[in-house]
Amino acid sequence: MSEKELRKSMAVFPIGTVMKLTDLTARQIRYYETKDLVYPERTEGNQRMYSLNDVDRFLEIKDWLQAGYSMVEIQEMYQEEQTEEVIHWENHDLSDHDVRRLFYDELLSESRLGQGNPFQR
DNA sequence: ATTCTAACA
DNA sequence: TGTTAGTA
Repeated sequence: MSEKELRKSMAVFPIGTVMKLTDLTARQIRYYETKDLVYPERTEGNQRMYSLNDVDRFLEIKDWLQAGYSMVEIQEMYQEEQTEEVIHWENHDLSDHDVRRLFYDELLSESRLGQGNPFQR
């Protein structure tokens, strides 16, 4: 991972700052966390700390919501992302060639599903 | 002053 | 989702 990406994933702002940056209420910000849309870190005092990537994600969520998607649909979009990451980690010991093949198979099964994808509304 | 969890006239 | 109570 590049240094830029690392910085973007550093948890540095408290919920109050995220509220100002996203125009979301603290309630919504915490609610989306229960939907596994973000995983903020916690300080010793149990206070949530968000990263630049988290802020971006909240803004994205707002866009999907305004576009008419439901919470569950949005939840599923990111759920697939997470699944890919998990596969990536679990196969950390596999060769680059094997990983590429796994992704290729993934893409194939997706195109077979064709129209049924949540991104085409 | 801020944030957190839990709960609901 | 809002809001409020009692904390840390």
